[in-house]
Amino acid sequence: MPELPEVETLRRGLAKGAVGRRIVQIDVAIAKVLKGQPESIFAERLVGRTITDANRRGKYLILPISTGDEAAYCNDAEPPESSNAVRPPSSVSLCIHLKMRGQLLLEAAGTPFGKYYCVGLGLSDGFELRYHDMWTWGEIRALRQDEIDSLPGLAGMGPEPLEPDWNETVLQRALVGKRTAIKSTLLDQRIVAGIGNIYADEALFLAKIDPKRPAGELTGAETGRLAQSIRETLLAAVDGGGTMSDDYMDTAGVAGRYQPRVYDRGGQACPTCGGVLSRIRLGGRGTFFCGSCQS
DNA sequence: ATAGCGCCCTGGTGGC
DNA sequence: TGCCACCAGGGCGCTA
Repeated sequence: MPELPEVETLRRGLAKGAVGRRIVQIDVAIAKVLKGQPESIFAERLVGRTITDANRRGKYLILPISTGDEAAYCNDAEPPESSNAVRPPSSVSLCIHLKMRGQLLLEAAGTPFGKYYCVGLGLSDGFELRYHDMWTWGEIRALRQDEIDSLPGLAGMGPEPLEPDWNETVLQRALVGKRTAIKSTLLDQRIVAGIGNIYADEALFLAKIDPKRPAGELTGAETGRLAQSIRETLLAAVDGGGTMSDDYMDTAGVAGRYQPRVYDRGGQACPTCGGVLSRIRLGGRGTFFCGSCQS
């Protein structure tokens, strides 16, 4: 369930609480979330190195890790001349996708482990970056740049909707000829990055568009409203630190404050017209909308 | 090419 | 009250 606003909130927490810290040790309690990466490689690429930045791409968190060469330079006045020629340092990043139930927390070492604790990174300031995942669907790995570039999800990922160059023209081009329902199309990360079930429903409600409409049949005016609504919705949710939900908290354990207008509100009153909000299944996903406002 | 489905997993829920 | 079948869902891989 963490979508762009939740992941962005986590990114900001990490920028404050993890960037600049050295990883002094790792602990892998549930190896499954390494998604096949050997624990030895995970450790080798992280321990003793520094988290140098906190980036987000769609719903991925990407934390660049120092090469480790700086330690050699500190200890030895004279680094080997040939080192550059032989092998440029391969850049590594900590790559995290929370999928449905992943959580990232920065907790003081010694804080009792949560029930779904999977992986912990001990940091040089005495805190631990802890990955929790009730369903173990998520993933946390230390990947080289070439490995990141070949991740299918990242390689084909569409544009970031909060970047200044994303607009209705870009969206319109991506929707041309699509006969899939617009709701399902918005969930396709190749069309726009970072939108999940909550914000797809929220943006379509704000734009007054029926989620079942074939994506390629939206009028120019509707696509314009949709692009605007996507940005407004995501910005409001980022501003609120993510959606209020039992399943989501930021790196400090604080819940989100954004309250969806229609998501998970089937049977309740439409905040615009007072009619009853509908709940249907669309492309296998629970979909909430107002049949009166969105037609 | 593309759409639809099953899979991964476990807590919560509704029915009996 | 207790048990159990069933449901939710992001992204990937397979099938038609």
